[in-house]
Amino acid sequence: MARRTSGITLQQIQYFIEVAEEGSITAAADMLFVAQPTMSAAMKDLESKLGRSLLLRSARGVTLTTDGAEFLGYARQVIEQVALLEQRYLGRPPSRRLLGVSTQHYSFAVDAFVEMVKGTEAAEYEFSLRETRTWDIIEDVRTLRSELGLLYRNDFNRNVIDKLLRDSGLTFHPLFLAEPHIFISRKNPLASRDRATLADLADLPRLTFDQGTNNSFYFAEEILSTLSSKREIRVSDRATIFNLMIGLNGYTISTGLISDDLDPEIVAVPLDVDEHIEIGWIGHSTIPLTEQAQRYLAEVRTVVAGFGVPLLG
Amino acid sequence: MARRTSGITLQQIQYFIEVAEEGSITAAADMLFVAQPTMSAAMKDLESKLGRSLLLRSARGVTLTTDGAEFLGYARQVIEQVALLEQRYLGRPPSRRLLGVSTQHYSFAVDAFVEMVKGTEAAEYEFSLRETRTWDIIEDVRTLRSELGLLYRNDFNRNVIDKLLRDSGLTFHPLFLAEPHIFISRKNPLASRDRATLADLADLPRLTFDQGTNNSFYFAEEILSTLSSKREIRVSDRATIFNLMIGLNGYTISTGLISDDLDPEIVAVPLDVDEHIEIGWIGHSTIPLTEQAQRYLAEVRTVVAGFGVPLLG
DNA sequence: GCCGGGCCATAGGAAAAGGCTATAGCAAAA
DNA sequence: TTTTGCTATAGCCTTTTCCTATGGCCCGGC
Repeated sequence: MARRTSGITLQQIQYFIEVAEEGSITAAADMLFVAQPTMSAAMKDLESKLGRSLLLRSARGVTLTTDGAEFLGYARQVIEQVALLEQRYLGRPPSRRLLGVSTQHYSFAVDAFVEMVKGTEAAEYEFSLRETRTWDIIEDVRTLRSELGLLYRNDFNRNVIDKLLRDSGLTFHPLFLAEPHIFISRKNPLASRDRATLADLADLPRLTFDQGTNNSFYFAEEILSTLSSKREIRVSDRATIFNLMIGLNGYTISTGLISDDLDPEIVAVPLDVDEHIEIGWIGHSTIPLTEQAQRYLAEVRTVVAGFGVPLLG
Repeated sequence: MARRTSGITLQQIQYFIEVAEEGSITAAADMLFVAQPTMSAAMKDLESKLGRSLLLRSARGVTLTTDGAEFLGYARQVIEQVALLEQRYLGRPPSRRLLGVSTQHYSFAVDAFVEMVKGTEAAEYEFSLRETRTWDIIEDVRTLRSELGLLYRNDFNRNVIDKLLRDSGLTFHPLFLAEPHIFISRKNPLASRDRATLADLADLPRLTFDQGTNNSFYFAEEILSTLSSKREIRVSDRATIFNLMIGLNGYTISTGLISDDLDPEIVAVPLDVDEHIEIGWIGHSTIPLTEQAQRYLAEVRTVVAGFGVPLLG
């Protein structure tokens, strides 16, 4: 029988550590609730598999050989990793987490989330919705903190985002194309205009979402992030950005998708630029979506379709 | 039956990794030379032990669940540690290494080593003698590269050395007390003196053993390392230090133990200071010495007794 | 100097785990 | 619809693992 595995078992390693720490086969056997001959045999088997003597037997117990002391180090490393695994998976019940979503600051993502939760039958559940920085979205999905992420991609950040996703084993799935709009206060003179141009914005404070230490242009949530602006304000909260639109007469560039129940003081005006915003979701390439995630994406499509935006895919 | 161990086996973890990488139970079974139902059962058992579903079965193979993808990370960590252990212990024959010794630069340590090897019956053997820095001696013994180390301790470095040894699980065993001597060229005017004083040395180059990056006074091989000297030369080799005694008329402070077959141009002269040099060996507290190590220490005691130095312990 | 207790090793049998073959069930591709 | 290529189940056998009982050895106490 051709075996690839070494034949050393976790149990033997655990037994050995206990024996080494107790300095006694009998004591270790007692500690681990096995018979002494079992422990004795396990040690013998381990030594024979390694082809080395690990223990010096005497009438007062056992002591480590040089090889044994060295092996103990490696053994502890292995068990440490196993302990990590076990404390993560054993003992605690399977998580009730049905879905985690990380997203850029889009109100449609929230609206869809609300609908998805409303449609959930389960008596007990655990959902999470994290509106956060672009880099953290990718990180959340990569580490499975979230099952999917929502972000935009365009010609400018495409290469950077795609490489990052590829290296993380993630895939971008386009959802829809949005036309760039500016979000401004209803009181702003531009609010009554059909369209706005970049020139119109020159003297207004530009509001952008803070991207923390990964403050590259490529991670900006807003298109045209490389254009300079005389007044620049970074915030981290969607409510805050609305406050600043009103209080400071600021603007931000986004998808224009704005739901009725949002702050009535905020309006979206199409921006005259030759750019599109491609919104999509990211997830692990090899992991199929759970049903719950599929339901969420369906809600996203429904919500977005309600704005008359052309869906992709 | 109360079991402490989780019941997860290394084999299951290895199997799971293979399944995850192949995306197929059948393929993984083939790769590892087991029957497909065996692999199927192993995965089922693993999932039941973890209380979570790791794989999504379909007619085209399996894909990971979210839990499965996360578990894969932990699983890889465990196997990585096991691989380290196996490549260290499996496949290669038990070492023929009978004894490794790390020591400060003492000719008596070499003399005893020679005698010990001469007295060895084995047709094949592997010995090592490393004359090295103080810090490396402790490190060698701690990591079991050497079974024992030889170094000196006195009132000055005692606290530092003892703490370092304690933290490493090592114990210092005194061997003997030596009187400080200076080693100088036979041509040096001091060579004919009965005793020398520190004042006599003021204008001579002081030769000390280089301690590398751990260049603390506490690790110096020579006593009185805190006294300043106008000319200071650090070397790493015992032959070199002798060359410099002759060529540069330098001196170093050591035990005075100097064997006949050493360079006849070097002489030792007692130094008038109120200090002693306590030489001892260090080893792991919990690991008993091998016979070979005991033989070496016996030779050390014999060699040293030949100089009329009072033994300790 | 002999006995008792503590320790590790061995023996033999029982239980459990893990392996195999054969086959069923199922879903996608042809 | 049929075929193909998966995974799951059933039944059986082999191997491993664990148990109890016992033996031998060394050390310390009497």
